[in-house]
Amino acid sequence: MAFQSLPGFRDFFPAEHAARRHIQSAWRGTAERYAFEEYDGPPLEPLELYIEKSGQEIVDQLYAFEDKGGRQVALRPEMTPTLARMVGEHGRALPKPIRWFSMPQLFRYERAQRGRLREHFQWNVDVIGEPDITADVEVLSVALDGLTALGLGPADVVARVNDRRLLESLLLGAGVPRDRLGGAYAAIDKMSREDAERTKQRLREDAGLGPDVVDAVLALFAEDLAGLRSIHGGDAAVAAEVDRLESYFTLLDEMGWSRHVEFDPRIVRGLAYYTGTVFEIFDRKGELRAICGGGRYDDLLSAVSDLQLPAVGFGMGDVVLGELLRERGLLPTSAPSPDYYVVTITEGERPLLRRLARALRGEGRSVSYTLRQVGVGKQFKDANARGASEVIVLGPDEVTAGVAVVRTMKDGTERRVELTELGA
RNA sequence: GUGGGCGUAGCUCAGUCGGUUAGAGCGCCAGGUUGUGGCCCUGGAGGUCGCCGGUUCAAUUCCGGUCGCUCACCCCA
Repeated sequence: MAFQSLPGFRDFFPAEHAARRHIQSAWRGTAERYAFEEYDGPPLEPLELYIEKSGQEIVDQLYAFEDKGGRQVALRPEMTPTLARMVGEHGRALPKPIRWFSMPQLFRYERAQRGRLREHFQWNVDVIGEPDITADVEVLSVALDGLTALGLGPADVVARVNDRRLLESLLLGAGVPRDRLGGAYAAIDKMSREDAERTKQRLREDAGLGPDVVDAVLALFAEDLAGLRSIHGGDAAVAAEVDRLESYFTLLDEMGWSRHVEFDPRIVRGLAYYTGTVFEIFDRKGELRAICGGGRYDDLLSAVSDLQLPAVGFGMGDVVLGELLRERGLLPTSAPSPDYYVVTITEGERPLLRRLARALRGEGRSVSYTLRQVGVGKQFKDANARGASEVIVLGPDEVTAGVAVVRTMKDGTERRVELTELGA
């Protein structure tokens, strides 16, 4: 009886692990170029941390159980509550704004399907302690540069952005009662995936809006930012929010992202704690689920700690992103190959092989060889199979002369190199 | 949770209108090749044909169930 991995969980064989590492290296490198610091927290947290902080959707899909001490615990389904807790603990002592990132493995209990597993790695980047829109810009810029580092440009991906404060002012202006906003958000969030009739139905039945209010709400989504200003600009609350979003776009443009970002009032995000700007990044063809989602959550820290700090951040998962990159041929398909492969003609050169290999490794080069002395042809076959760039041949003749033959595998050229030059 | 598709070698898949010993390509191992890889040639290992039951002289094949994978729906980090 052979074992299998659990449904929705992945094995990372060397080729797949190389792909994962490629993605994570790009994430880490990008975050560090933006001078963000890496942190991590426990994969297991008190269940309570997620109840009513993350939204019902996430709570329903928690990997939760009771531990041997009788505690209700959950595998983390997202990183933000952990981040909020950690910042709440030591945030007072940290210079503001806090610029942190993490690449946690997250879990959720749900039927696995394309682009959606029970486990994934998610790049989280957050700016905490800065209410200004410049922080929102910084965060979205990191996300887009992460994708850029992986070879995805404006022809491949697009960030659709919105602001819940704008949406709120528009909905209130359209006659939606304040206590029905949540239901309206849920219906709007689904708009781009459903037909107009279904949306209407949701606004009426789920959000409990009257027919004229529903029509007023639907009319909002026919407009771009300028249209919203000219029609609803008389509403001071709307005008202020349009101003803010416009400056958001201006700053993004200054950073060079004008071709990557679009206004989309239907972007709401499912999570309960977003309070301001929200965005999602999609593949341009619209074939896949969202690659990345984020936004501003100014009240979450006060909900899980006694600190009150505004915050903005995003999460980008490796699953959908990996699918897109694989489609575009932007992922490595094999593990890294050795720089050198050492071949010995006879057993007599093995002591030299061991010394030479260690010396080269001491200089940071990767070195492989057959562990036992076998035929020279076999050693070369193995060097080839493992993709070695260069083979160092040690034979009695060369060793006597204090040299080695170095063969470049891709074109078969050989040259003689002094052993001392190789570090042996 | 609902519905569809698929389970044959490590991988991708043929095949069997029910019949003796189940195949290919790739991969792996060995040899051709004891001072030179890729290409080529030869040989080899590797299968309870997902599992359980039924029908039958005979089931990998037909039927029922079950488990698993997968896609879609629901929902959405």
